[in-house]
Amino acid sequence: MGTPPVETSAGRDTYRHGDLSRALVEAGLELARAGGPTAVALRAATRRAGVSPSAAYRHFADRGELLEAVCSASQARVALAIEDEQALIPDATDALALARLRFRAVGTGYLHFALAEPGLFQTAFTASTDLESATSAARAGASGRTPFELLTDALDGLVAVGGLSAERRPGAEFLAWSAVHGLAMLLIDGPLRALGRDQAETLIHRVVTMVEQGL
Amino acid sequence: MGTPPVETSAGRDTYRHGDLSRALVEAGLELARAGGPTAVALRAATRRAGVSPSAAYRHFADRGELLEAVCSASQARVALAIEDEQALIPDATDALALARLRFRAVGTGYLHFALAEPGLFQTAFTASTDLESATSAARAGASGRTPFELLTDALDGLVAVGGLSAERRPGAEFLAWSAVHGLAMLLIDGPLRALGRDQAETLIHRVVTMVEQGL
DNA sequence: TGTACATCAGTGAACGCGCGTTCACTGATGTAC
DNA sequence: TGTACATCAGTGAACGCGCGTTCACTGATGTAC
Repeated sequence: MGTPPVETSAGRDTYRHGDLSRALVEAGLELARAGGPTAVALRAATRRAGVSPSAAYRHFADRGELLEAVCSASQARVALAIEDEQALIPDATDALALARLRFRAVGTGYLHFALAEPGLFQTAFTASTDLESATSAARAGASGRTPFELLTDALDGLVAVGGLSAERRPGAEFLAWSAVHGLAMLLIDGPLRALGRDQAETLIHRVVTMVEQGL
Repeated sequence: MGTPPVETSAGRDTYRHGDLSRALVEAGLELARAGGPTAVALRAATRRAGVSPSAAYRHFADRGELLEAVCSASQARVALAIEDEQALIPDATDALALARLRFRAVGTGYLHFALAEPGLFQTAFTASTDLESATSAARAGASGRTPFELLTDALDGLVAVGGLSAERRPGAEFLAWSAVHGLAMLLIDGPLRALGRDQAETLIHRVVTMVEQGL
């Protein structure tokens, strides 16, 4: 009816929502967490935000635009996971070892995120926006870098200290990314999804090592 | 009404379909080809087979069972693609070179199939049956080997001729598979989907080489 | 400071869609006699 | 060889579901005077 809607889980206390756009993206993230990108539905998101379905159209042109926003937000979470992994590296290490550890942390952080949040991970990198999209800030972590930029940074760091020859540098990001991304998909969604935590961890270590040596 | 249905594109000429089970799997393959695993719907498949929706339940317990069959059939196509790639190898080569080429052909065939048939590829390896499912025959190519078995065969072949040390052999299939599978996903569905054919081919070659050296 | 008013974020009902699944049924087929 | 009959593959109508999207609307808010 015409009465102001009661406040919902989101803490709605005014007739106007206040920050519905953000609330819808957060609802979308929860849907993605539970069911991957296909689970991000406009109606479900508005339901979670305690708002009528059509309200979403004040903030997103269509379902695709909401999904894109959720996808960017998911990528930002991946970036944070990588940054967290890199933050664990002790700084009392020589430059070459440090560069190697920073590079490894990109892969390890990526894979740990995939295992911890499979739904968000798939949302981040399936049917996602292109690599050089203008709105890259939405996909960045605390350092302002997207997951892909963190990877290129780490490779540049390797080259800088002689851990990777300059002639092997071009395109190296795609080789590294492929190996790590493939393991993630096989572990999450594919034939390796039944693997135990320990075996997964062993594979993660081995794949990252293979990349380090294969580059 | 009660009149026998007219024959459809499938060449139906009797009241009973004859081989509806096979026809539904083939319809499912076409749906998967066009739209990936989520496009495999019971109603759409029966529509394509020129049959009423409920007819499917004479042959499959539910939608999941049909999807599983389509998934197995897709894996069989991948196996065929790998076998085709291996068949191109000239046999006038020494044993070590031959083993290496056979190994590379697994990756190359896998990736070429992914590029040629992205929908089927995704259906084959997304939410698929487990690795050691009893009905592996349905997922095999002409040689009776599944894609995964073709990979393990190639690795065993490498070990047999000294192309890979026995101690590095265990688990090697997952390292190789990860790299190749990841590139496939990035090229098909992910941020590399805009890449041109030539650049994709270059990446394919480089990833396979990285695996060869990184193992 | 108080009031009239334009803005525009959110409502709620409705649309048509395709989906999976169920049910009682029908009639072509192949078998038993 | 001819006929009665059981089988069971396929019918078609119906169910309830959630989806995306549209539309005319309402009423809280903030601004202009």
